Amino acid sequence: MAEKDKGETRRILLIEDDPEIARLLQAELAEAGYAVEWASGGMEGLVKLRQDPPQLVILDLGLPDIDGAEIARRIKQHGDVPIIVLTATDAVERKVQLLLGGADDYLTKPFHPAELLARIQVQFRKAEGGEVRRIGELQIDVEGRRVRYADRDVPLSPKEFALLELLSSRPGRVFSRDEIEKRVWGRPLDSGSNVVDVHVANLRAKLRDAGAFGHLRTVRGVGYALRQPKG
Amino acid sequence: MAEKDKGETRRILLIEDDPEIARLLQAELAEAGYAVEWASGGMEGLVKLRQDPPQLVILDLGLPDIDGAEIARRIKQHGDVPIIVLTATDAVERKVQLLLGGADDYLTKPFHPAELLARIQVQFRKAEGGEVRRIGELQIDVEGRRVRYADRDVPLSPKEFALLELLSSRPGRVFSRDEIEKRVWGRPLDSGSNVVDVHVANLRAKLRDAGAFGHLRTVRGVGYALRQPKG
DNA sequence: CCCTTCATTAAGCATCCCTTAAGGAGCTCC
DNA sequence: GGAGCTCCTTAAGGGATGCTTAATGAAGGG
Repeated sequence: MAEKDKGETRRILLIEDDPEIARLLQAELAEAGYAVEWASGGMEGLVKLRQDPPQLVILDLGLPDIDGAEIARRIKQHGDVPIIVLTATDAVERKVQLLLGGADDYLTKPFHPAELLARIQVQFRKAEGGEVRRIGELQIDVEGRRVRYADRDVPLSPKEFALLELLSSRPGRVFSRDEIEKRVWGRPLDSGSNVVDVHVANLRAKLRDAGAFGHLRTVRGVGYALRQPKG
Repeated sequence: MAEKDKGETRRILLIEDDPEIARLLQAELAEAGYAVEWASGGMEGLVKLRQDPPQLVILDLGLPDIDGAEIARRIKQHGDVPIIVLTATDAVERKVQLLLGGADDYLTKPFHPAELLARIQVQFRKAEGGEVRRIGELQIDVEGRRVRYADRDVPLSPKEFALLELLSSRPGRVFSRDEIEKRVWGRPLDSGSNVVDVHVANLRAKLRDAGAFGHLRTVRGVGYALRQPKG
């Protein structure tokens, strides 16, 4: 279940075709306290990404099966997991193409492990975001697990809060049912279940009781989004 | 330009003591469409940061008055403006120290201007979130699944949106019926069906209601395309 | 051991919109 | 200028989708 992330081990997906390098990197990362999943190819990486979404992806280029840029694109399409690209080449066009295409950082080999670790921390620092999110009059205290609207307390159940926390992580963005199920329930729910609908309805009702109307937008055929203050 | 906040020029604060390098960088950034404010020293930079907060700071180390790391720290303390650090040295400890201390990215000289520009875009992408495509007055928020024309909302059905998203992914390019069917419906439709036509017609009608005329071009015997603003 | 809270299921209902089909309009080549 | 396409328009049926409500059961605290 979606517990607070603070004390939890962070999971990193390492996509790297060279077993030797993979072993070394995995050792480094494990020593730094990360849980590392290794995929030896792009397709395998995408599968593992889907099965058990990590908090960060390290992607070594020069993969045998698919083009690296294509993988980066598909990873980003799937969710908003940060991607750090490693590469042996130094070609600027390649760098630029990847950075613009979705990669969040880029390291050229050889690099010092400490730098990689530092850049990983930078990515995680961003992902943590602020303690209190503000969307209009709505305040979401992520660590305190409290929600307020116009300085009134909005008491939420665990699932309701997890749902709102997810949606508020990127206001305006539409989260698909699939994504919601995986990130709030931790697994895809039985097809045909309307649990998500019901919880959205309950959340809406509680927000309404607090005076907040129309914050949750339904996107037919896709999922839900939290309305942005500006449009 | 009569655009809204999202399309506005982004302001970058460049802290760089070498006037020659500053001039070059400023030219590069200006050409890329950024408004650049130049500070020749750390203290001056902090003052300008306070007066007129930029969306990003580029910080060249080896400054005369204060230590760079100290400046980075104080910039971050002031707000959460992204910082990209430039430096001549290659010392790993320095890099690590700065990245952990608040810097969001780090480039070692000499670097290619295109890479700097790409990394700037990465920072902005994080700050702003999703991609918004603009074709003339038409705005397509892909992640938010919203379409606006001249700041008016254009409510679309799922298929209509998928269609417009596809066409807008490459404005001006003609998409064949076959391609449209595969990418919007996921499979080739029965030959003889006019489903695509109908949805194009409905899409046109909704755009027309919002005041947008002639955006969807029919290419007889082939398919459809989204008209480009200038070409 | 009871009582509260919460997650889940299921059924009824309202709405949306995808598809189908048919007739008309427009283009192209003779 | 007409034949034969291709494309546009329209409207209606029926299926899909989401909302609401209420009942059931599980979990946890007093």
